[in-house]
Amino acid sequence: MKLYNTLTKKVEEINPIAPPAVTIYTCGPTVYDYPHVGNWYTFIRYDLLVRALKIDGLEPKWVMNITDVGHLVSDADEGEDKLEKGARREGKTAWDVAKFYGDYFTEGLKRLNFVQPTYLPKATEHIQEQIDLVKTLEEKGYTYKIDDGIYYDTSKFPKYSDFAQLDIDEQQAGKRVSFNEQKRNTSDFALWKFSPRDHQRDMEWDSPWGKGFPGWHLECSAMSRKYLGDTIDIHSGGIDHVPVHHTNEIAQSEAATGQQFAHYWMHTNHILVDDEKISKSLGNGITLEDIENKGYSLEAFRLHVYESHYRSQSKFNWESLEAAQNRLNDLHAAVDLRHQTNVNVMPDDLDQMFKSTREGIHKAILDDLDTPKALSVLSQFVTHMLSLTEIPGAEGKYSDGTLAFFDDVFGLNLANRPDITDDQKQLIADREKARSEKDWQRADELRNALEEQGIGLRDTPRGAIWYRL
RNA sequence: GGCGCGUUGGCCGAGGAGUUAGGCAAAGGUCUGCAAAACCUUGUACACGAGUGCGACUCUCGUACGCGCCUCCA
Repeated sequence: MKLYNTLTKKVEEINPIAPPAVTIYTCGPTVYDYPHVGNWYTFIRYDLLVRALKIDGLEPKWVMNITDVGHLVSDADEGEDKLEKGARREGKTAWDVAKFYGDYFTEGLKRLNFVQPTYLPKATEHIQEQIDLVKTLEEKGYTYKIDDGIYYDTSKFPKYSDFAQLDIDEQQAGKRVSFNEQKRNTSDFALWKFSPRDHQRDMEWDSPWGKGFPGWHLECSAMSRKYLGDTIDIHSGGIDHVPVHHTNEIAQSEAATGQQFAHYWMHTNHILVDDEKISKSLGNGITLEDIENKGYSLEAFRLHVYESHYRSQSKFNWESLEAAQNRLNDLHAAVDLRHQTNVNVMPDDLDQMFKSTREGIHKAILDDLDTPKALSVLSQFVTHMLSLTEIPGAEGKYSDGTLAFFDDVFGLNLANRPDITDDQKQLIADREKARSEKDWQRADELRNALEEQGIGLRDTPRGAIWYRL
């Protein structure tokens, strides 16, 4: 498959180091609060990447970390740890906060029907690996100590600014970020932070340099190495990570191992809500609960994510989610035809249509995850199916694996949608009988009864076709 | 202040120099016992100005507006 590689700025064919295995590391959430739709947007896109690699015949080994310590509120390497801040807000310990939101996140992966990552390592459970990595960097002469921690000397890593094409000096011109005056270079970052002298942190560990906690870039380097080795195939993350977090990861990992850290870098663009970036201060952090409370399904949300390309900045609003929900309902109606038994004639040309649909989607997804194109193909399929008045009896042509393929790609749970109950089928049969006897009152009663159960009917020349309301 | 990106019909959103993206919504129509659903049709979209092309919404330059990054961020 092809993917845009931030490293080379080109769309490239993915060639794993040891096919069919392909290793993927994804920068996961910092678990100090509820994730918002923007967070889920990006994670769904990494899930899609894994799905795409699978349908391309590869066997993904996917690591997504859970950051449960170490992110400071600002990157000035000062200030409060997010976990500690969240804990103070909620009157809990940082450990409680991490546990609560960590569990919430992994539960969310299930609710959104994610492919289960091979590993979901937590930063707090890999402190030793992180300390070891700092030791290695220390031995190789990349570190120095100042009063608040051990720092990475970016001037020792000549390629530092290459990845993000940073112009460090230029960037300094207008920015006003305070930083520790003892730092040798403004781009230097903390590997190990010392605990403050005046109070005890909820989360702190002993280390060769003193009690403290790991810097926030360290965990990704340490854990990707542990689970996936010195060089990984694909590293994914939000576009905002390019200039700082990923740049620092590369600096740490490549300095420590002497090997290239990742061959392919996938970055997802952000979504805007009300034409603005999502942030806490704007109060536009919509959650999964908000979506469900408004009557939309999480599958509709997933479909909505696919409606734009991962590399373009896209918009989220309720109207477009409504559109996705309607689109999903049509898709469900088309898929539910597999259970309809009122007629049993199947046009022969459907085989070809199913095949070309699968091929069209396959091609689009493997072409840099072109989901808008894939959905376009899928919609043509839906229109075709819904325009049929002669539909497959029972499993019909749907048993050819098309629905399973859709699920493999999109994760929308189409193949396992249940049939209606026997009682409901009887109601439909009774109504058909009433209609044939021109007992319209009886027919309408039965139709209303079905509607109350969430079943709608389309009367076609060949009989009634049901759909879920 | 520095760097970069974008501006597509009511909304979302692809695309690419000359051929319908797609979806949602809307209007008209077909079908129907009535509905509903479905299907069909329709809308003269490409911010503005100039330039280069036989031809530009698609390339170039400029203008306006918006956005992102440079600060934690998905």
